Amino acid sequence: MIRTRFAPSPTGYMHIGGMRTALFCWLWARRQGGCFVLRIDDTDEKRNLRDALPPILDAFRWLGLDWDEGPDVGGPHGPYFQSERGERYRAAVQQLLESGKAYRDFEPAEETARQRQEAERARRPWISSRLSCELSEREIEEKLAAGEPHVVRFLIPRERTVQVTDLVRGEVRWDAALMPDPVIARADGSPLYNLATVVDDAQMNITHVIRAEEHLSNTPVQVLLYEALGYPVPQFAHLPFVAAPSSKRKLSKRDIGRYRGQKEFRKLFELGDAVLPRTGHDPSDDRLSPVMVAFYRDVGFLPAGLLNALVRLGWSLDDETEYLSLQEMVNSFHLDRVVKGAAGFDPDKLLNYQAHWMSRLSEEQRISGCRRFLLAAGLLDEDDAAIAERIGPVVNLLGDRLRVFGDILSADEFFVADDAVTYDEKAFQKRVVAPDQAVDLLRSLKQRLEACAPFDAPTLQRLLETFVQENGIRFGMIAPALRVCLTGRPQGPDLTESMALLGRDSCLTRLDRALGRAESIRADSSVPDRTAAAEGDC
RNA sequence: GGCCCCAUCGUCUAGUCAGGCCUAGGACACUGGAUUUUCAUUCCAGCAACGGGGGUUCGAAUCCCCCUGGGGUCACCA
Repeated sequence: MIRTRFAPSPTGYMHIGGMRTALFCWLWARRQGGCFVLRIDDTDEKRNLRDALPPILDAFRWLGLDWDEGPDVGGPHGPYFQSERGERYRAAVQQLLESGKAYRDFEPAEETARQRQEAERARRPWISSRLSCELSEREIEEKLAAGEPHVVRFLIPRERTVQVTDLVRGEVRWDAALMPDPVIARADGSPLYNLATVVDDAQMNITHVIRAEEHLSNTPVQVLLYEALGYPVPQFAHLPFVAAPSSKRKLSKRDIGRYRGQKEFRKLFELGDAVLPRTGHDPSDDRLSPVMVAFYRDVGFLPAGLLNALVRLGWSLDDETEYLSLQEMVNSFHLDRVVKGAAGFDPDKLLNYQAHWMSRLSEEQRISGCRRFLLAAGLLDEDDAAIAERIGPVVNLLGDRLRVFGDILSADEFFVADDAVTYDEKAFQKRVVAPDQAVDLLRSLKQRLEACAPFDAPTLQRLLETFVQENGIRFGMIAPALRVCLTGRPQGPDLTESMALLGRDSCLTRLDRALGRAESIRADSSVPDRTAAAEGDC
């Protein structure tokens, strides 16, 4: 029975790279009909678990990655919090001490650090002095009785060569003679990562340790620990890390500030800036940056879109398959096909996967997704049936323009009051204010609209065509201007469909308002800039 | 610096283990065109890569060596 685990430390956020690692662990377990364990590495974390853990579990739940054992669900190998497993680590340390595979090191930390620096300066590898190993049993007992502080170090068998057959990297070997004796228990007796991980993975019967590449250098120590404790050594698979766009550097929370200015990340940050503030979130919160899973949820991505992007970072099914549902991933995932090189996270490609999965949604699914965002932005009054019923038609009208659910907010002209339309200033100037005939044309068109019946798209379309013909103008002279007046925007979905949706009353009211606005602007500007007049060709 | 890992279009990748089917395939991005009376879609076309040098071989992206470049890690963090 295959068992994999993901062991996050509670940090209060779920990193996109960590999520990819978790996805691969999960897929491997599911693919093999095994178990996926979630374990919380909260050794020595002073953080508040109650605040720091939920965001991580939420990320898993949102993406639909369930766990067979771990927080909330328990399991036969618990507890699943390292902070509750202290006894087991103490027992392991005791066992190593008694079998002579570890020793108490009384050397002051400063002294050890000094030796390390000296070795570094002399450009030679540093290994432990092992001075404390010279101590007689009596001396040790005396020091213990005197309460002298000490750590416990694992005694590296220096004659060994450690070799592992990594499932993605193949054979990797290390010379143990070059390895310092790692501390496995602090002065206060608490365990360190390498020890705790080995004890947990072994006791939880983890068969495949799938983790990010940065752990590769921990592997030899851990292998030696497995052996010293008499545990079977699991299989290892070290995944290449997720790199920042167009780079080979690890995607990092610390670099968020720099990412903000990068062109590769621009679309994502723009999306965040457009959606997050309007739905009660703070876009400057690092926990809601494109490096974190929560960002994608709160901006309106689909789990399928993010998942698809993540799985293709370092893995491919064959030479052509790009789009995979979670079920298809489960059916076809294999560690054999994980690549070795770091993969740069590509926002453009992510957007493309997202668009693909969005297009496969049913109308109802799209509507309910958008409703959440309209509600969160306060644009939807559930009591106003007329507005509520408008969501469906708007969503349909928007079509492919709706890439993420948050995009619905950029069509807010269909949900705001007629006197709350905000205008794209540049477009308003260019299409309505600057052209000499624009205002007169619009005024004349308004009269036709008043009489237009029925007020539906085909009729409006004919009306516009006739209007254009009669006035001997081009479509581009009137359509863009009309659009700006009605929606405030320079472009958007089909104009007459939009008008029909808005309804006659709204159209007329908005037209009036815009016309009044244009006139007062023209009156204000003593030197009208005619050169800016549109050679409208829309 | 020590140790370890990695190296195909701008990006994600196929091809490498079992050398010839590779004048290196797909996708995203980009560019041009068609459709759409705007935008978005859709369709067609184009651009574009085996880091360098030595071997081995009839033949190398694929095997070997060296170099270069990039990265990770070196805690009483995880």
